[in-house]
Parts: sequence; structure tokens; C-alpha cells
Amino acid sequence: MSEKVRATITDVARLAGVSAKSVSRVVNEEVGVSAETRLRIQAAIAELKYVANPAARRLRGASNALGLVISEFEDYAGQITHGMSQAAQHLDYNLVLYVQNMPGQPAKSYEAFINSGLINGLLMIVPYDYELLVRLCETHGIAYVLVDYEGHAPAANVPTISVTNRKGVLDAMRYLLVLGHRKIGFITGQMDKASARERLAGYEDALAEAGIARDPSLIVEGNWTQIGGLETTRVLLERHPDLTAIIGSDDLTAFGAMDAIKDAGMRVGEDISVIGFDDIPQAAGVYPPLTTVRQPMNAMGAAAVELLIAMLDERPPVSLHREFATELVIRGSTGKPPPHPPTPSP
Amino acid sequence: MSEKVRATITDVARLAGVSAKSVSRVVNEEVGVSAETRLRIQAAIAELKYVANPAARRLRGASNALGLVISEFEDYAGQITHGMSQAAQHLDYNLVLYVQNMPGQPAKSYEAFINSGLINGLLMIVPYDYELLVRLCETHGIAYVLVDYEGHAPAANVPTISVTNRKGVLDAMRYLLVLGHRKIGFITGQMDKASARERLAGYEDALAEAGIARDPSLIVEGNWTQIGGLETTRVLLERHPDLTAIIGSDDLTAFGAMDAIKDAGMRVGEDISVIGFDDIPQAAGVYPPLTTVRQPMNAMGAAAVELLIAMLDERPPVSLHREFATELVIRGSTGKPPPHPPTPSP
DNA sequence: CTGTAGTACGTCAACGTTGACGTATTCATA
DNA sequence: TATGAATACGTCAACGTTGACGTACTACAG
Repeated sequence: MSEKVRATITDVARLAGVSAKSVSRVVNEEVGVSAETRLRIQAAIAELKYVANPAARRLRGASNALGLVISEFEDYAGQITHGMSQAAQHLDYNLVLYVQNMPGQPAKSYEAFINSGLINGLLMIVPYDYELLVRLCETHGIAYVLVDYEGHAPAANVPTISVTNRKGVLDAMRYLLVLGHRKIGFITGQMDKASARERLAGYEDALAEAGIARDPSLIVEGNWTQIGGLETTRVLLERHPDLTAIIGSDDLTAFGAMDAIKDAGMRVGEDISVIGFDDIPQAAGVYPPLTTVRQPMNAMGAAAVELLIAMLDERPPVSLHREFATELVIRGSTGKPPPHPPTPSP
Repeated sequence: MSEKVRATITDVARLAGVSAKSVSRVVNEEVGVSAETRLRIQAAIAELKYVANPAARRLRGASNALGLVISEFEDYAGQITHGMSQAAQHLDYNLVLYVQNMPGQPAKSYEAFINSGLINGLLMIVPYDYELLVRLCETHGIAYVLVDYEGHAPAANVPTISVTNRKGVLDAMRYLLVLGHRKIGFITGQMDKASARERLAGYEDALAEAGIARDPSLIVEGNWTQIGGLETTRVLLERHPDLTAIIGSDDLTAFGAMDAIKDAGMRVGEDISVIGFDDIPQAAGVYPPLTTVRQPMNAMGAAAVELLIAMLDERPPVSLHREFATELVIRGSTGKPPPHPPTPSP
């Protein structure tokens, strides 16, 4: 929390009682340093958490960056990234990419990235180990913004971009209710994420608003995947052959629901309506096209960059949180409920 | 082709007959420069294609980079990016991201990126305007590698990572033929891409090998999208109610084919088999799971980084091209053809 | 004991840029 | 006419690092 200043090679040299050049030799694994001196320098490096400044190295001729040009990413995180890249180009910033391999990477790896002096702020889209990353940012005095897709429900003072999860599902439900649906299944996301809980709350809000009793057997827990949507929908259909609509907590889940419905010999949008959440590019391309709650992903990415740069410029932002409104996009996967339930229950 | 050395602020200053500081003032839009001097400096900047060196700026305290941490991208380009990021972390390189908004962006924008001195090599995944980008790289003496997903059929001296497109489809066809399929539809990609043409050639190879006459009405032109797969499959099914298998030139196309087949009241993998190409993460999650030709995308990304760094280190690589083998992944979307064609033709 | 080579350091300058500060010129005002 | 202020520059140093080069010390051969 205190050591906000990056240690330089000179700091290490002073602490170890040698010249900067000797430290450089150790860092670059050159010869010409005695074993004991090397040890002393390594201790100093560890103590000060010294990481060589890539900018200085680069200026000196040593090289360490590759550019990556890409036309489009098609998925959720990619859409946000796209928005970020546009905004960054516009504001004359570069984006240095770090893709996590899996949760639980050594903190050292993150630390080298955060503490390298290469970047002055950090954007995070649904990262693994987010608490650790946030902590490292705070330790090293690096500003950051969390794009809170999966709604980790961070502390109030954590800068966040999010969407109206609850309201989004509420809108979707209202639309289904207006169409005449009464028996509506809901597939949650991973319930350890705040956004999953918020979306479920939106479903419950709508039921309450319409005076429909909450039936727990209409709610199943998915996992944000297509296969999860498929499996949970099968459960729902077995429990409730007479349900007429299903809301998935994201588009992939909804795709899986569509798969299950078709597989059961019913027609999506006629026998059973399906609504997703996100509006990834593919949502418009499936058959029938998916009705879904759109997140303005491009705008969210851009907003994240703008918020972060505002913080860096010490222009105090209006608020640390920016919540975007969702929008219901109506396509072919929804319609009026069939006059008679597809498979009347006894 | 000649101006391989980046101009510095001092070069500009010399050409304009002023001090470096004055150039700095113009570049940073500070006051204190007369209109005529400003014009002279701007001319010099344009002539030398001067772009301020971000490393020097950063060292000086001026800031211009944001980090982006992300857990996963789920689509094709994202998978490759993931492989690149891993390899780059391992080799102690950073990845600076540039996402194109659309084809035909001002060359100036690319040039600023390539000529900034920020990066020493460039990776490109299916970029728009690839000829322009390659030309800019050559002009500025920046090494590059093209990850040639859509197979732009570049000149022989262009460093490329690719896959065995032709062999991949050939393998898929052989598998279908062994299962007993004889009437197999093929949906191409965008035919201005070499990879689309190569994949089609693989289809034709297999027909020739099996002694089946090539029927042009079984070949339709898609566009690498799910909706394209849907529409072209409808055409195929209308023309050939008795076909028993369809190969799509990528997974999204195959998803669309599955949609069309289901919509026509038939069962994927039973009435009609479907094979895709790529093996994006979603392929295993659709229903039925998609049989597809896998591209080792992670390995391709890593190989691209390694090839590029080898070039930068002037370790002459074994070859400028690296072609990866595809692998047929058999899942539920394929099976034996039905004993009788689903809808016998008259 | 001198000469030579090897090892373990240190010193210095430079990479390209810009903030702080200095200086010359112009022009208006007292 | 002297004074002050504004404008248009230039000079210098520093950001953090490392290549080139210098220097001390040790070891060993002649």
C-alpha cells in the first residue's frame, strides 16, 4: 500500500553496495560478477521488487514488444476489447495485452506485468484471480478499471463498468408476459457471480410484478455455456412439459436451450420462446435469430478506457462506477405462446 | 524500401533548422511557436515520417500505454491470440494490440503503429488491408508474420503460419465416404481467400479419389458465417433432397447447416451428417456436438511468435512458412447415412 | 621480480524526449 | 525613453538502462 514508487536499477545498486552496471549484469545474466556479489544483488532485487523498466531498455536498443493486428474478435470479451482498442487509438494510448492461461497463475507473473513500468493503468475484462490483481494494482499504485461482465460484486471503491443486469431480465420478462406467457423457465449463470444473481433477481421481480407465484422448479442453475443450456433445458422440459418460454442468462445458454427444444421436436419461437442475454454477434445468425438483452459492449469497452485515463490524468471522474443500460432486441426466437400447450400435462 | 531508420526529433529539427524543443512543441501542440516555423516543422515531420518514440516519452514520464488482462477469448482469432500471448510471456515479450475497425482504415493510423518504435515485429491474424500492412512493414523494416487463417495466398517470401486446408477436408471426406456417404454437399468460404479454394480442392480430391463425378450443384458458396451456412444449406436441400452429408468450410457455416437441417425436420448425424472446420470451443458444445477438422490454434499462435522472434534475433528460421497439420475430431454430428434417403427423390 | 592474462568490478555516454529555465526580440505603456 | 510584459525561440538535464571501455586485483609463467 505504501511502496508506490518503482525501484530503479540505481536503488538496487545502492542497497547492494555495487554499481548499477553490476546489477544490470546480474539481471541480464552476464558473466563477470562473483557468486557472493550476485547473491547480494539478487537479495536486493527481491527486497525492492525490482523489475527492469522496458521503456528504458527499449530506448537503449534492447527489444521486447510485438504488435498484434487483428480484424475482429467475435465473442463477448472480444467485442469489449474492440471498443477499448478504438478508444485507446483515439486517445493515443496503446494497449498491452495479457491473456491469462488459467486461474491461479503465479502472482509473480502478474506482478512483472503490473510493475514493469510499461503500463500506467490496467483494464480487466472478467479476469481470473481478480482479487489478487486488484491487490497488486493497489500495492503498486497502478490505476485500474474492472469491466464487470460477470459482476464480481466488488467493493464500492473499485472502479467498474457494468450493465443493468436486473432491469435487463425484467424487460425481457415483461415482454414475454405481454405476449401472454405465464410459465417461464429461467436458467441462471454461475451463481457465485453477482451478475448471475442480479439476472435471477430480475426474473423474480417480474413474477412479483405480474402476481405470479415463484416456482423454484422453473429455475435451474446453468454455467454460461451452450452445453449447460442444453442440459438444464432438458430438465426444465421434463419437469414442465407445458412451459412456453425460457430465459437463458447469456446467449450461449440460450443457444443450448434452442438445441434442446429442437431436439425435443418443438419449434423455437412457436412452441417455446427463448431469450438470451449479451447479444454476441452470433445471436443474430442462429436460427431462428435470438431475441436477447443487448449489452452495449463496444461502448462499455470505450467507457472503461475513458474512465481509466480520466483517473490517470487525475481528472476525478464523476463516479467510479458506470452502469450501462441494456436493450431488449426482439428477433425470431420469441412469439406468442401456442394456443394449447405443446404437450398438455395430465 | 530504403528508409529503414526511424527519424528522431533531432533529425526533424535539423531539417527544419530549429531546435529539438521546438519540434517537441509542435508535436505536443504547445504554444510558443510562430505560424511559419510551425509550418516548416510540420513539413519536415511529414517528409521524414517522424513519429515520436513512445519509449523515450514514457521514460520521460509522459504516458501512453494501458494493460489489458483478459481470461479467455472464445473465438478463432481469440484462440490464436491466446497461444501468442502465452509464447510471448514465456519469451519475455509484450504484445501490443491493435484491433482494426473496418477495412480501409487510413494508412496513417497503421503507419503510426508500425513506425512508432514501440514494437519491433508485427503479428497479423487475418487482418483487413493485409497487402498495405505488409508493404508498410517492409518500408519501415519491421519484421512480421502473417497467421494465414483465411489463406491470402501471399507471395513466397512472406512469413506465414498456415494449416493443411486441403488435406483437412480430404480427411473429412474420406471419413464420410468410409461411412457410406456418396452424395455430399460442400459449402465454401469466401472464394477470394486461398484457404477457401484449398478446402474446396480437398473436397474435389476426395471425389476424384473415390471415383465419384463432381456435381457442381452440390457446391454452394458460403461466407464463413452461420447465417450463410443456413441459407446455402437450404439451397442444397432443395436441390438434393437425397443428400446425406454436408461439409462446411468453417464451424460457423456448419452450425448454420445444422440449423437448416433441424428446421427441415431432419436429424443431424442421423438423416444428414455435418462436418465443420476449425474446432472453435463452441463446436463441442452444440447439439449434436460437431465433428470438425481441428486447427491447432494455440500452437499456431505460439509458432507465429517464435518465428517472428527468430527473425528479429536474426537466427534465420528453417523456413519462412510453417504449416500445421489438421486433425479430424469425430463427434456426434456425423454417422452412417440413413438406409433410405430421408426424402427419396422421384 | 616482471610480464601477461583473466576476473571483477566501476565510469561514462548515449538512446529520444520534454520540463525547467534562460535569452533575445518585439511591442505597448508609463 | 525607460520599463515591463509577451512571444519565440534555445539550452540543459534527466528519465533508466546498457555497451564500450577503463581499472584494480589476483594468479601464474618465465
